[in-house]
Amino acid sequence: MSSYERFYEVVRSIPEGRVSSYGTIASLAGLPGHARQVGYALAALPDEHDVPWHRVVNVRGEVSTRRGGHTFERIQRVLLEDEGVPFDQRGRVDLSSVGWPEPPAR
DNA sequence: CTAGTGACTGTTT
DNA sequence: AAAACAGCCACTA
Repeated sequence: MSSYERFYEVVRSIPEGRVSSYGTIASLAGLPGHARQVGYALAALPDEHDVPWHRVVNVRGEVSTRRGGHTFERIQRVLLEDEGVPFDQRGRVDLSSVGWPEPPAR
């Protein structure tokens, strides 16, 4: 089983209406310190999948910026808001209330 | 094999 | 609080 598959498994276990961070995903997958690889894995998602990638944000509660454009960022925000995840005025989610599995200490 | 790259993060300015 | 720095590590050319 590839490390990508392990990341995808963890992301699939994020409940609706909750979000997690890249670093958290890596740790839960048994690969602490591989946060960047989680982002890399999500960027390489195949066309057909059942991975709720939009529930993964960075540790600050922000939607991570892609190099290309802002298209996916807007989509991700809409998907989360549709699930009831609130964004503050700065465009960030409150990990202490919707973070999963636990609010990261910060 | 080396070098460049990136959906990251913790520490230090 | 925000930005710069510095580790991080798999993937690609």
